[in-house]
Amino acid sequence: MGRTDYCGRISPAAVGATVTVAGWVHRRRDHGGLIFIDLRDRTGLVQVVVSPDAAEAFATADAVRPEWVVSATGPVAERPEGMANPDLATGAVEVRATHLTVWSRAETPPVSPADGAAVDERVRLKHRYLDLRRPELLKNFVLRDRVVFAVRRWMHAHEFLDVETPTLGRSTPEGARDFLVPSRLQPGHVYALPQSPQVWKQLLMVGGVDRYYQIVKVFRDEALRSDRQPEFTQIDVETSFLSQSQILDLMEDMVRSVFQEALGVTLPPWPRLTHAEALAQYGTDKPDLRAGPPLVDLTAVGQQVGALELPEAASWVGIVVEDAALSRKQLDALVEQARALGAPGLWWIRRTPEGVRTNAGRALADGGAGRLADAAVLGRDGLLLVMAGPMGVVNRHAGAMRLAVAAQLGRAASGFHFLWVTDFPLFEWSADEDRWTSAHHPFTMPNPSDLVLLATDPGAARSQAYDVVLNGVELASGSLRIYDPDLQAQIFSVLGLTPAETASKFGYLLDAFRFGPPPHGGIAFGLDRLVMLMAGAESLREVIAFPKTHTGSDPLMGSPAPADPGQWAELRLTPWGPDLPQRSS
RNA sequence: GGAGGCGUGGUGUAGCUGGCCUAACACACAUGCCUGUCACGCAUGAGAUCACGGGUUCGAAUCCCGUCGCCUCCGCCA
Repeated sequence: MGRTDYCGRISPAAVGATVTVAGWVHRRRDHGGLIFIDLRDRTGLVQVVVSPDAAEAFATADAVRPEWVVSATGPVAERPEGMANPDLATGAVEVRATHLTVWSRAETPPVSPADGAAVDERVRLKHRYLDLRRPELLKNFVLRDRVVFAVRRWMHAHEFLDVETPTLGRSTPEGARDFLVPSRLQPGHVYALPQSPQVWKQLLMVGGVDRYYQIVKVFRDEALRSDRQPEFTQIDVETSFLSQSQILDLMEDMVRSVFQEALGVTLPPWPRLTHAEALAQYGTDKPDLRAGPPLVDLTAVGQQVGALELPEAASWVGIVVEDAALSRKQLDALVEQARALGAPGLWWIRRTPEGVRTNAGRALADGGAGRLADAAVLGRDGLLLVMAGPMGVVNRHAGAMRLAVAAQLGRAASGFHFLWVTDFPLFEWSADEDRWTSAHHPFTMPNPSDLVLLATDPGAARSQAYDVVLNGVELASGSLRIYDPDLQAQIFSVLGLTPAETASKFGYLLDAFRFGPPPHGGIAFGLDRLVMLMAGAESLREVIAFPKTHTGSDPLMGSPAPADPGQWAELRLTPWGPDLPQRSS
């Protein structure tokens, strides 16, 4: 074999040298008396020219087809006058092959790495190895490697220890549905794959590790989306003896260093918003800061000018869009979208040289539209969207409309806009289960000043939990943890876990906390999402080498697959159910 | 658990208000010609039981029902 150089790295400096390049035939252009082969490897393309002077190589080049694996040996030459290709990194040079060797042939590929055309997802996944040859896809994995390397470099420099935790663990209540693994040695018992190494990393803190991180696969058996896979990778972090603001500063520094190293992008400091502020200003706990200014609270003026249709509206919210060139048709579409969200409606108010124009009509008192525009400090040619209704719900709807307007305007496209969201509520009420559930997870430390609320008003208690949000996507989530067994028991009790259940399911953790647990806290980043956003990709599938489909299957290996009767027997299990799924292919 | 979209040669699509479809177009593929192309060009050709099953009809890619698969969204995802 004996490759000497990567295709994409042949440069004018190599002119005159004899090289051997190897890879896949990207394209072949046969001129009868002269054959050009674009040869592709991980680094890119280089043009190989084969002339009839090299008779044997020429005969080989004549037979070669796309995606065959070949190597070419010959001198690097500058291309003739006027023949350079400025669109190709190696476009100034070419390899004049004296020898050409075929190492593998290829059938006509169902996914053409040279075309890069949109191909059906199941075809791409079934032949993922062909899809991966596409330079557009491969570059995502180059980036992913750079990100992981930058993370590890930073972690090592800051004395974080990479400690592995088990993949076979124990199912816990709360949170996502677990993937279960039946035990053969202990029939009827199961392991659970981790939703996160949460408890393990807390036990590592009790074990004195002090600073832990792990780039680790985690598993959640929930419905999938373009940004959710059943197994995904976290950058999992835990520290001892640090305050919340120290942890936030550290993690922000880590991400900043990763962006600098992997992407050459310098991030500004991240804004910090409390959960309550995020809801008030953006109507969501994961604001997209690219989508224009915050919402404006118009409740005071709104209640004065009144809405004949909504006399009892407790909350009025405005979305200010400066310089909005939206047509009447687009405005109508926005009103429709608002209705689709379940909002009673949407009023637009526009300042024009001729005065204020609005679709609110007689719903507002005379001059009401103008007063709302004044209150929102609406500039010339500005557009104000107003929504009114019950407290809370209005903000959520307005937050969604804020994004809809940005999408309509084609804004919110570029840049990396991070922020911290802090002070999440400790609990959320689950109507389904008729009980309090943890907003983050049951080990989250309450805000010390809200401890009294645990017994009286759990819904009002804030936690010391925080999220990292990037461009409207939840990228990381973390908290300070409880390390007092009594407090932990109190939280379990609010969650409706009986002492017996607690002892059975979390006894090991409460035990550990009896032996000197340090104050600790941490965070977990979604690595796949991070790389997806850094790569500008639309789906997690673009940054995972062998992803699952929307229904959790892998068309390449054909998983999940039925188990043999013998395998079921060993596990002492029987597939059960009215009708097990039929398979078509 | 729910809603929507899609499934036609290797790939991407058209056809889908039933008969003109013996299924069209582009790319890819095969054969031939061509010594400076780079999405090379030119000519000729092969390749599809229209996802699967059932139904309606004289007649189904087209209409109806079901199944499977893929995508997107809501619920869900501590």
